[in-house]
Amino acid sequence: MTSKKLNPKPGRPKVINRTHVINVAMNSYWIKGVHNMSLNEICRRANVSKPTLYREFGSEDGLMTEALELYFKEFISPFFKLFSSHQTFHEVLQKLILSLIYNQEKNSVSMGCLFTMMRNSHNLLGDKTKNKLDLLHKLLLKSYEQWIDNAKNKGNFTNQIPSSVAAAYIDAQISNINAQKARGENNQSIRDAAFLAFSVLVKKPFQIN
Amino acid sequence: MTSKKLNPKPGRPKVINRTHVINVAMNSYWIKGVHNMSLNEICRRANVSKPTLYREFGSEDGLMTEALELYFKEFISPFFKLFSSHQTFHEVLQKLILSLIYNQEKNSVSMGCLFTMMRNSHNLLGDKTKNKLDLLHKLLLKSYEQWIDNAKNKGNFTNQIPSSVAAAYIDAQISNINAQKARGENNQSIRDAAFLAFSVLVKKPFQIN
DNA sequence: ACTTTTTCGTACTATGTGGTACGTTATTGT
DNA sequence: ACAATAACGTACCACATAGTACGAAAAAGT
Repeated sequence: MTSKKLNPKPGRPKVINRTHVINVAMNSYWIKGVHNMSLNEICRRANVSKPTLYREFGSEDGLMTEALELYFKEFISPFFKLFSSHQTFHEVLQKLILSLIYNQEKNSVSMGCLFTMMRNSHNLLGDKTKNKLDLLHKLLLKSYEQWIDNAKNKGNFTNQIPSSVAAAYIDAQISNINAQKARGENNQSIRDAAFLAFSVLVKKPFQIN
Repeated sequence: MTSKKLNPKPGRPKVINRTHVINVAMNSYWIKGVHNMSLNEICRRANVSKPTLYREFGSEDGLMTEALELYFKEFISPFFKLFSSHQTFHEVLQKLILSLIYNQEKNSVSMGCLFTMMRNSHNLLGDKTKNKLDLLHKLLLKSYEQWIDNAKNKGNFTNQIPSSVAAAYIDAQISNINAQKARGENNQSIRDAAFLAFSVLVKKPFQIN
Protein backbone atom coordinates (compact mmCIF):
# COMPACT_ATOMS: atom_id res chain seq x y z
CA MET A 1 0.00 0.00 0.00
CA THR A 2 2.85 2.40 0.74
CA SER A 3 5.81 1.19 -1.31
CA LYS A 4 7.30 3.90 -3.43
CA LYS A 5 9.00 1.34 -5.58
CA LEU A 6 5.98 -0.68 -6.64
CA ASN A 7 3.89 2.40 -7.37
CA PRO A 8 6.19 5.38 -7.95
CA LYS A 9 3.39 7.70 -9.02
CA PRO A 10 1.54 10.36 -7.06
CA GLY A 11 -2.17 10.05 -6.53
CA ARG A 12 -4.39 7.42 -5.04
CA PRO A 13 -3.31 3.96 -6.15
CA LYS A 14 -5.55 1.96 -8.46
CA VAL A 15 -7.43 -0.93 -7.01
CA ILE A 16 -9.28 -2.09 -10.13
CA ASN A 17 -8.05 -5.41 -11.44
CA ARG A 18 -8.25 -4.92 -15.19
CA THR A 19 -7.79 -8.52 -16.26
CA HIS A 20 -10.26 -9.73 -13.66
CA VAL A 21 -12.92 -7.38 -14.94
CA ILE A 22 -12.30 -8.44 -18.54
CA ASN A 23 -12.55 -12.07 -17.49
CA VAL A 24 -15.83 -11.49 -15.70
CA ALA A 25 -17.17 -9.57 -18.71
CA MET A 26 -16.11 -12.27 -21.16
CA ASN A 27 -17.73 -15.05 -19.19
CA SER A 28 -20.88 -13.05 -18.56
CA TYR A 29 -21.30 -12.13 -22.21
CA TRP A 30 -20.58 -15.70 -23.19
CA ILE A 31 -22.99 -17.40 -20.84
CA LYS A 32 -25.88 -14.96 -20.80
CA GLY A 33 -25.52 -13.49 -24.28
CA VAL A 34 -24.04 -10.14 -25.22
CA HIS A 35 -27.37 -8.34 -25.32
CA ASN A 36 -28.73 -9.97 -22.22
CA MET A 37 -25.92 -8.71 -20.03
CA SER A 38 -25.80 -5.10 -18.86
CA LEU A 39 -22.88 -3.06 -17.69
CA ASN A 40 -24.58 -2.66 -14.33
CA GLU A 41 -24.69 -6.41 -13.90
CA ILE A 42 -21.04 -6.77 -14.89
CA CYS A 43 -20.10 -4.14 -12.30
CA ARG A 44 -21.98 -6.10 -9.68
CA ARG A 45 -20.33 -9.37 -10.67
CA ALA A 46 -16.83 -7.94 -10.90
CA ASN A 47 -17.31 -5.89 -7.73
CA VAL A 48 -16.30 -2.65 -9.43
CA SER A 49 -18.12 0.69 -9.40
CA LYS A 50 -19.42 1.94 -12.68
CA PRO A 51 -17.29 5.13 -12.87
CA THR A 52 -14.22 3.01 -12.21
CA LEU A 53 -15.13 0.74 -15.07
CA TYR A 54 -15.72 3.73 -17.35
CA ARG A 55 -12.37 5.23 -16.33
CA GLU A 56 -10.66 1.99 -17.34
CA PHE A 57 -12.52 1.07 -20.53
CA GLY A 58 -14.12 4.30 -21.71
CA SER A 59 -17.45 2.74 -22.64
CA GLU A 60 -19.40 -0.45 -22.85
CA ASP A 61 -18.04 -0.80 -26.36
CA GLY A 62 -14.47 -0.61 -25.01
CA LEU A 63 -15.05 -3.31 -22.44
CA MET A 64 -16.77 -5.53 -24.95
CA THR A 65 -13.85 -5.18 -27.35
CA GLU A 66 -11.48 -6.38 -24.62
CA ALA A 67 -13.78 -9.25 -23.74
CA LEU A 68 -13.92 -10.33 -27.38
CA GLU A 69 -10.15 -10.11 -27.73
CA LEU A 70 -9.64 -12.25 -24.64
CA TYR A 71 -12.15 -14.81 -25.86
CA PHE A 72 -10.44 -15.10 -29.21
CA LYS A 73 -7.03 -15.43 -27.59
CA GLU A 74 -8.15 -18.06 -25.09
CA PHE A 75 -10.63 -20.15 -27.05
CA ILE A 76 -9.99 -19.70 -30.74
CA SER A 77 -6.35 -18.99 -31.47
CA PRO A 78 -5.25 -22.16 -29.62
CA PHE A 79 -6.59 -24.04 -32.65
CA PHE A 80 -4.04 -22.28 -34.83
CA LYS A 81 -1.36 -24.54 -33.40
CA LEU A 82 -3.31 -27.56 -34.60
CA PHE A 83 -3.38 -26.10 -38.10
CA SER A 84 0.39 -25.97 -38.33
CA SER A 85 0.95 -29.36 -36.71
CA HIS A 86 2.21 -32.39 -38.62
CA GLN A 87 -1.12 -34.19 -38.43
CA THR A 88 -3.13 -34.75 -41.59
CA PHE A 89 -5.93 -32.39 -42.61
CA HIS A 90 -8.41 -35.14 -41.88
CA GLU A 91 -7.12 -35.72 -38.35
CA VAL A 92 -7.05 -32.04 -37.48
CA LEU A 93 -10.51 -31.42 -38.91
CA GLN A 94 -11.97 -34.28 -36.90
CA LYS A 95 -10.32 -33.02 -33.69
CA LEU A 96 -11.56 -29.53 -34.40
CA ILE A 97 -15.16 -30.65 -34.88
CA LEU A 98 -15.27 -32.88 -31.83
CA SER A 99 -13.60 -30.26 -29.69
CA LEU A 100 -16.16 -27.64 -30.71
CA ILE A 101 -19.02 -29.97 -29.91
CA TYR A 102 -17.87 -31.59 -26.70
CA ASN A 103 -15.43 -29.20 -25.02
CA GLN A 104 -17.32 -25.90 -25.13
CA GLU A 105 -19.49 -26.44 -22.09
CA LYS A 106 -19.47 -25.35 -18.47
CA ASN A 107 -21.28 -27.47 -15.89
CA SER A 108 -22.53 -29.54 -18.82
CA VAL A 109 -24.50 -26.60 -20.19
CA SER A 110 -23.71 -25.97 -23.82
CA MET A 111 -22.56 -22.44 -24.39
CA GLY A 112 -22.01 -21.85 -28.05
CA CYS A 113 -19.23 -19.48 -28.98
CA LEU A 114 -18.98 -15.81 -28.02
CA PHE A 115 -17.27 -14.96 -31.30
CA THR A 116 -20.07 -16.53 -33.34
CA MET A 117 -22.74 -14.96 -31.14
CA MET A 118 -21.25 -11.54 -31.77
CA ARG A 119 -21.03 -12.15 -35.50
CA ASN A 120 -24.69 -13.14 -35.51
CA SER A 121 -25.73 -9.84 -33.92
CA HIS A 122 -23.04 -7.53 -35.25
CA ASN A 123 -25.62 -4.87 -36.06
CA LEU A 124 -26.17 -4.27 -32.34
CA LEU A 125 -22.50 -3.90 -31.47
CA GLY A 126 -20.51 -0.73 -30.93
CA ASP A 127 -18.04 0.45 -33.55
CA LYS A 128 -14.89 -0.67 -31.75
CA THR A 129 -16.23 -4.16 -31.13
CA LYS A 130 -17.43 -4.41 -34.71
CA ASN A 131 -14.03 -3.43 -36.07
CA LYS A 132 -12.25 -5.88 -33.81
CA LEU A 133 -14.68 -8.57 -34.89
CA ASP A 134 -13.99 -7.92 -38.58
CA LEU A 135 -10.28 -8.02 -37.95
CA LEU A 136 -10.40 -11.30 -36.04
CA HIS A 137 -12.71 -12.82 -38.63
CA LYS A 138 -10.27 -12.03 -41.41
CA LEU A 139 -7.45 -13.46 -39.32
CA LEU A 140 -9.44 -16.64 -38.83
CA LEU A 141 -10.23 -17.00 -42.53
CA LYS A 142 -6.56 -16.52 -43.39
CA SER A 143 -5.64 -19.24 -40.90
CA TYR A 144 -8.07 -21.68 -42.48
CA GLU A 145 -6.72 -20.81 -45.89
CA GLN A 146 -3.10 -21.38 -44.91
CA TRP A 147 -4.05 -24.64 -43.26
CA ILE A 148 -5.67 -25.81 -46.48
CA ASP A 149 -2.78 -24.61 -48.64
CA ASN A 150 -0.35 -26.53 -46.45
CA ALA A 151 -2.52 -29.63 -46.65
CA LYS A 152 -2.66 -29.33 -50.43
CA ASN A 153 1.14 -29.12 -50.59
CA LYS A 154 1.47 -32.18 -48.39
CA GLY A 155 -1.07 -34.05 -50.50
CA ASN A 156 -3.53 -34.26 -47.61
CA PHE A 157 -6.18 -32.19 -49.32
CA THR A 158 -7.01 -33.52 -52.78
CA ASN A 159 -10.26 -31.67 -53.43
CA GLN A 160 -9.80 -29.24 -56.35
CA ILE A 161 -11.81 -26.48 -54.71
CA PRO A 162 -10.01 -23.10 -54.27
CA SER A 163 -8.57 -22.65 -50.78
CA SER A 164 -10.47 -19.43 -50.18
CA VAL A 165 -13.79 -21.10 -50.99
CA ALA A 166 -12.94 -24.04 -48.75
CA ALA A 167 -11.96 -21.63 -45.98
CA ALA A 168 -15.28 -19.80 -46.27
CA TYR A 169 -17.05 -23.16 -46.21
CA ILE A 170 -15.24 -24.25 -43.04
CA ASP A 171 -16.03 -20.89 -41.46
CA ALA A 172 -19.72 -21.19 -42.30
CA GLN A 173 -19.97 -24.78 -41.09
CA ILE A 174 -18.20 -24.02 -37.82
CA SER A 175 -20.51 -21.07 -37.24
CA ASN A 176 -23.34 -23.47 -37.88
CA ILE A 177 -22.07 -25.91 -35.27
CA ASN A 178 -21.76 -23.08 -32.77
CA ALA A 179 -25.26 -21.85 -33.56
CA GLN A 180 -26.64 -25.34 -33.01
CA LYS A 181 -24.80 -25.56 -29.69
CA ALA A 182 -26.19 -22.17 -28.67
CA ARG A 183 -29.70 -23.37 -29.57
CA GLY A 184 -29.14 -26.27 -27.19
CA GLU A 185 -29.48 -28.96 -29.83
CA ASN A 186 -28.50 -32.53 -29.24
CA ASN A 187 -24.73 -33.13 -29.42
CA GLN A 188 -25.05 -36.34 -31.40
CA SER A 189 -27.22 -34.80 -34.08
CA ILE A 190 -24.85 -31.82 -34.31
CA ARG A 191 -21.99 -34.27 -34.80
CA ASP A 192 -23.84 -36.25 -37.45
CA ALA A 193 -24.63 -33.09 -39.40
CA ALA A 194 -21.08 -31.77 -39.05
CA PHE A 195 -19.50 -35.01 -40.23
CA LEU A 196 -21.86 -35.02 -43.19
CA ALA A 197 -21.12 -31.40 -44.06
CA PHE A 198 -17.37 -31.81 -43.84
CA SER A 199 -17.35 -35.10 -45.72
CA VAL A 200 -17.35 -33.09 -48.95
CA LEU A 201 -13.81 -31.93 -48.15
CA VAL A 202 -12.23 -35.32 -47.41
CA LYS A 203 -12.22 -38.85 -48.78
CA LYS A 204 -12.23 -41.07 -45.71
CA PRO A 205 -15.26 -40.97 -43.41
CA PHE A 206 -14.85 -39.53 -39.91
CA GLN A 207 -14.48 -41.80 -36.89
CA ILE A 208 -17.34 -41.81 -34.41
CA ASN A 209 -15.16 -41.53 -31.30
CA MET B 1 -70.48 4.39 -37.42
CA THR B 2 -74.14 3.92 -36.50
CA SER B 3 -75.19 0.75 -38.29
CA LYS B 4 -76.84 -1.75 -36.01
CA LYS B 5 -76.39 -4.47 -38.53
CA LEU B 6 -72.63 -4.23 -39.05
CA ASN B 7 -71.87 -3.96 -35.35
CA PRO B 8 -74.78 -5.43 -33.39
CA LYS B 9 -73.01 -5.14 -30.01
CA PRO B 10 -73.31 -2.50 -27.32
CA GLY B 11 -70.30 -0.44 -26.41
CA ARG B 12 -67.84 1.69 -28.31
CA PRO B 13 -66.85 0.00 -31.57
CA LYS B 14 -63.31 -1.24 -32.02
CA VAL B 15 -61.02 0.72 -34.28
CA ILE B 16 -57.87 -1.35 -33.91
CA ASN B 17 -56.96 -3.23 -37.08
CA ARG B 18 -55.66 -6.51 -35.74
CA THR B 19 -54.10 -7.87 -38.90
CA HIS B 20 -52.47 -4.53 -39.66
CA VAL B 21 -50.81 -4.46 -36.26
CA ILE B 22 -49.56 -8.03 -36.65
CA ASN B 23 -48.17 -7.16 -40.06
CA VAL B 24 -46.36 -4.13 -38.71
CA ALA B 25 -44.99 -6.17 -35.82
CA MET B 26 -43.83 -8.98 -38.10
CA ASN B 27 -42.01 -6.64 -40.44
CA SER B 28 -40.49 -4.65 -37.60
CA TYR B 29 -39.22 -7.74 -35.79
CA TRP B 30 -37.92 -9.09 -39.05
CA ILE B 31 -36.06 -6.01 -40.23
CA LYS B 32 -34.73 -4.64 -36.95
CA GLY B 33 -34.41 -7.88 -35.01
CA VAL B 34 -36.74 -9.18 -32.32
CA HIS B 35 -34.72 -7.78 -29.44
CA ASN B 36 -34.02 -4.47 -31.08
CA MET B 37 -37.68 -3.62 -31.48
CA SER B 38 -39.74 -2.44 -28.55
CA LEU B 39 -43.47 -2.54 -28.05
CA ASN B 40 -43.45 1.24 -27.79
CA GLU B 41 -41.90 1.50 -31.22
CA ILE B 42 -44.39 -0.96 -32.70
CA CYS B 43 -47.24 1.12 -31.25
CA ARG B 44 -45.77 4.20 -32.91
CA ARG B 45 -45.38 2.45 -36.25
CA ALA B 46 -48.81 0.82 -36.20
CA ASN B 47 -50.43 4.00 -34.88
CA VAL B 48 -52.05 2.21 -31.97
CA SER B 49 -52.00 3.15 -28.31
CA LYS B 50 -50.30 0.78 -25.94
CA PRO B 51 -53.37 -0.14 -23.85
CA THR B 52 -55.23 -0.91 -27.06
CA LEU B 53 -52.47 -3.24 -28.11
CA TYR B 54 -52.46 -4.92 -24.70
CA ARG B 55 -56.23 -5.33 -24.83
CA GLU B 56 -55.88 -7.11 -28.16
CA PHE B 57 -52.80 -9.26 -27.58
CA GLY B 58 -52.43 -9.49 -23.80
CA SER B 59 -48.67 -9.02 -23.75
CA GLU B 60 -45.57 -8.53 -25.86
CA ASP B 61 -45.29 -12.31 -25.90
CA GLY B 62 -48.80 -12.58 -27.33
CA LEU B 63 -48.10 -10.14 -30.14
CA MET B 64 -44.80 -11.80 -30.94
CA THR B 65 -46.50 -15.17 -31.17
CA GLU B 66 -48.92 -13.78 -33.74
CA ALA B 67 -46.10 -12.15 -35.68
CA LEU B 68 -44.21 -15.43 -35.77
CA GLU B 69 -47.28 -17.32 -36.90
CA LEU B 70 -47.91 -14.86 -39.70
CA TYR B 71 -44.29 -15.04 -40.81
CA PHE B 72 -44.35 -18.81 -40.95
CA LYS B 73 -47.62 -18.79 -42.86
CA GLU B 74 -46.46 -16.22 -45.39
CA PHE B 75 -42.82 -17.03 -45.93
CA ILE B 76 -42.19 -20.62 -44.92
CA SER B 77 -45.24 -22.79 -45.46
CA PRO B 78 -45.46 -21.77 -49.15
CA PHE B 79 -42.44 -24.02 -49.64
CA PHE B 80 -44.52 -26.99 -48.51
CA LYS B 81 -46.27 -26.97 -51.85
CA LEU B 82 -42.93 -27.40 -53.58
CA PHE B 83 -42.22 -30.45 -51.44
CA SER B 84 -45.30 -32.27 -52.65
CA SER B 85 -44.90 -31.24 -56.28
CA HIS B 86 -43.95 -33.65 -59.03
CA GLN B 87 -40.51 -32.17 -59.50
CA THR B 88 -37.46 -34.21 -58.53
CA PHE B 89 -35.78 -33.82 -55.14
CA HIS B 90 -32.80 -32.22 -56.86
CA GLU B 91 -34.91 -29.64 -58.68
CA VAL B 92 -36.87 -28.67 -55.58
CA LEU B 93 -33.76 -28.44 -53.43
CA GLN B 94 -32.06 -26.16 -55.91
CA LYS B 95 -35.13 -23.91 -56.14
CA LEU B 96 -35.35 -23.81 -52.36
CA ILE B 97 -31.73 -22.78 -51.93
CA LEU B 98 -31.79 -20.10 -54.61
CA SER B 99 -35.08 -18.73 -53.34
CA LEU B 100 -33.72 -18.41 -49.81
CA ILE B 101 -30.64 -16.61 -51.03
CA TYR B 102 -32.08 -14.30 -53.66
CA ASN B 103 -35.73 -13.70 -52.78
CA GLN B 104 -35.53 -12.77 -49.09
CA GLU B 105 -34.61 -9.14 -49.49
CA LYS B 106 -36.39 -5.83 -49.33
CA ASN B 107 -34.92 -2.84 -51.13
CA SER B 108 -31.96 -5.11 -51.90
CA VAL B 109 -31.09 -5.32 -48.21
CA SER B 110 -30.70 -8.89 -47.10
CA MET B 111 -32.94 -9.68 -44.20
CA GLY B 112 -32.32 -13.19 -43.02
CA CYS B 113 -35.30 -15.09 -41.69
CA LEU B 114 -37.43 -14.15 -38.70
CA PHE B 115 -38.01 -17.79 -37.84
CA THR B 116 -34.29 -18.53 -37.75
CA MET B 117 -33.56 -15.33 -35.85
CA MET B 118 -36.02 -16.35 -33.17
CA ARG B 119 -34.58 -19.83 -32.96
CA ASN B 120 -31.13 -18.34 -32.49
CA SER B 121 -32.27 -16.31 -29.49
CA HIS B 122 -35.00 -18.53 -28.12
CA ASN B 123 -33.72 -18.01 -24.57
CA LEU B 124 -34.89 -14.39 -24.65
CA LEU B 125 -38.40 -15.15 -25.89
CA GLY B 126 -41.59 -15.37 -23.89
CA ASP B 127 -43.20 -18.71 -23.15
CA LYS B 128 -45.96 -18.48 -25.74
CA THR B 129 -43.58 -17.53 -28.52
CA LYS B 130 -41.17 -20.26 -27.50
CA ASN B 131 -43.91 -22.89 -27.56
CA LYS B 132 -45.16 -21.73 -30.94
CA LEU B 133 -41.59 -21.80 -32.21
CA ASP B 134 -41.09 -25.39 -31.06
CA LEU B 135 -44.34 -26.41 -32.67
CA LEU B 136 -43.53 -24.80 -35.99
CA HIS B 137 -40.03 -26.23 -35.94
CA LYS B 138 -41.38 -29.74 -35.48
CA LEU B 139 -43.84 -29.14 -38.29
CA LEU B 140 -41.01 -28.01 -40.53
CA LEU B 141 -38.86 -31.03 -39.71
CA LYS B 142 -41.78 -33.35 -40.44
CA SER B 143 -42.28 -31.66 -43.79
CA TYR B 144 -38.65 -32.16 -44.73
CA GLU B 145 -38.88 -35.77 -43.66
CA GLN B 146 -41.99 -36.47 -45.74
CA TRP B 147 -40.41 -34.75 -48.70
CA ILE B 148 -37.39 -37.03 -48.41
CA ASP B 149 -39.50 -40.13 -47.89
CA ASN B 150 -41.48 -39.32 -51.02
CA ALA B 151 -38.29 -38.74 -52.97
CA LYS B 152 -36.93 -42.07 -51.77
CA ASN B 153 -40.08 -43.82 -52.93
CA LYS B 154 -39.85 -42.14 -56.31
CA GLY B 155 -36.17 -43.06 -56.56
CA ASN B 156 -35.10 -39.44 -56.55
CA PHE B 157 -33.19 -39.71 -53.30
CA THR B 158 -30.69 -42.57 -53.41
CA ASN B 159 -28.55 -41.66 -50.40
CA GLN B 160 -28.92 -44.37 -47.72
CA ILE B 161 -29.03 -41.85 -44.87
CA PRO B 162 -32.12 -42.06 -42.59
CA SER B 163 -34.79 -39.50 -43.50
CA SER B 164 -34.82 -37.95 -40.02
CA VAL B 165 -31.08 -37.34 -40.15
CA ALA B 166 -31.33 -35.86 -43.62
CA ALA B 167 -34.18 -33.66 -42.45
CA ALA B 168 -32.13 -32.39 -39.51
CA TYR B 169 -29.26 -31.76 -41.91
CA ILE B 170 -31.42 -29.74 -44.27
CA ASP B 171 -32.79 -27.80 -41.33
CA ALA B 172 -29.31 -26.98 -40.05
CA GLN B 173 -28.02 -25.97 -43.47
CA ILE B 174 -30.98 -23.75 -44.17
CA SER B 175 -30.55 -22.09 -40.79
CA ASN B 176 -26.95 -21.60 -41.78
CA ILE B 177 -27.92 -19.91 -45.04
CA ASN B 178 -30.29 -17.62 -43.17
CA ALA B 179 -27.63 -16.78 -40.60
CA GLN B 180 -25.19 -15.88 -43.35
CA LYS B 181 -27.84 -13.70 -44.98
CA ALA B 182 -28.50 -11.99 -41.65
CA ARG B 183 -24.77 -11.36 -41.24
CA GLY B 184 -24.86 -9.63 -44.61
CA GLU B 185 -22.48 -12.00 -46.31
CA ASN B 186 -21.96 -12.09 -50.05
CA ASN B 187 -24.75 -13.90 -51.92
CA GLN B 188 -22.40 -15.72 -54.24
CA SER B 189 -20.28 -17.12 -51.46
CA ILE B 190 -23.43 -18.18 -49.58
CA ARG B 191 -24.58 -19.99 -52.72
CA ASP B 192 -21.23 -21.70 -53.22
CA ALA B 193 -21.22 -22.95 -49.65
CA ALA B 194 -24.84 -24.08 -49.83
CA PHE B 195 -24.33 -26.01 -53.08
CA LEU B 196 -21.30 -27.66 -51.53
CA ALA B 197 -23.14 -28.55 -48.34
CA PHE B 198 -26.15 -29.99 -50.14
CA SER B 199 -24.07 -31.86 -52.68
CA VAL B 200 -23.73 -34.68 -50.14
CA LEU B 201 -27.45 -35.41 -50.57
CA VAL B 202 -27.57 -35.58 -54.36
CA LYS B 203 -25.58 -37.03 -57.24
CA LYS B 204 -25.74 -34.38 -59.93
CA PRO B 205 -24.10 -31.00 -59.24
CA PHE B 206 -26.33 -27.94 -58.92
CA GLN B 207 -26.73 -25.50 -61.81
CA ILE B 208 -25.27 -22.03 -61.34
CA ASN B 209 -28.35 -20.19 -62.61
C1' DA C 1 2.06 20.60 7.08
C1' DC C 2 0.50 21.50 2.73
C1' DT C 3 -0.12 21.09 -2.25
C1' DT C 4 -0.52 18.19 -6.20
C1' DT C 5 -1.98 14.28 -8.41
C1' DT C 6 -4.81 10.48 -9.23
C1' DT C 7 -8.34 7.21 -8.25
C1' DC C 8 -12.24 6.23 -5.51
C1' DG C 9 -17.46 5.43 -5.32
C1' DT C 10 -22.15 7.69 -3.96
C1' DA C 11 -25.61 9.63 -6.02
C1' DC C 12 -27.33 11.51 -9.78
C1' DT C 13 -29.09 12.36 -14.95
C1' DA C 14 -31.85 11.33 -19.04
C1' DT C 15 -33.92 7.94 -21.42
C1' DG C 16 -36.28 3.73 -22.45
C1' DT C 17 -38.88 -0.40 -21.20
C1' DG C 18 -43.12 -3.51 -20.33
C1' DG C 19 -47.29 -2.84 -18.29
C1' DT C 20 -51.67 -0.45 -16.11
C1' DA C 21 -55.25 2.88 -13.65
C1' DC C 22 -58.75 5.37 -14.89
C1' DG C 23 -61.59 8.93 -16.74
C1' DT C 24 -63.60 9.65 -21.49
C1' DT C 25 -66.20 8.46 -25.51
C1' DA C 26 -69.08 5.92 -28.72
C1' DT C 27 -72.24 2.64 -29.24
C1' DT C 28 -76.82 -0.36 -28.00
C1' DG C 29 -80.95 -1.38 -25.15
C1' DT C 30 -84.88 0.25 -22.89
C1' DA D 1 -83.56 10.57 -21.81
C1' DC D 2 -80.74 7.47 -19.46
C1' DA D 3 -78.48 3.24 -18.07
C1' DA D 4 -75.43 -0.47 -19.60
C1' DT D 5 -71.58 -1.76 -22.14
C1' DA D 6 -67.12 -1.79 -24.20
C1' DA D 7 -63.26 0.11 -26.39
C1' DC D 8 -60.64 4.46 -26.31
C1' DG D 9 -56.03 6.79 -25.06
C1' DT D 10 -53.59 10.10 -21.61
C1' DA D 11 -50.80 9.87 -18.15
C1' DC D 12 -48.86 7.30 -15.11
C1' DC D 13 -46.03 3.22 -12.58
C1' DA D 14 -41.73 0.72 -11.20
C1' DC D 15 -37.75 -0.59 -12.97
C1' DA D 16 -33.56 -0.89 -15.78
C1' DT D 17 -30.19 1.04 -18.72
C1' DA D 18 -25.76 3.75 -20.31
C1' DG D 19 -23.29 7.30 -18.77
C1' DT D 20 -21.48 11.34 -15.46
C1' DA D 21 -20.75 15.21 -11.70
C1' DC D 22 -18.43 15.71 -7.86
C1' DG D 23 -16.60 15.54 -3.32
C1' DA D 24 -13.86 12.32 -0.49
C1' DA D 25 -9.69 9.60 -0.05
C1' DA D 26 -5.00 8.00 -0.67
C1' DA D 27 -0.79 8.35 -2.33
C1' DA D 28 3.82 11.40 -3.64
C1' DG D 29 6.55 15.83 -3.76
C1' DT D 30 8.15 19.64 -1.30
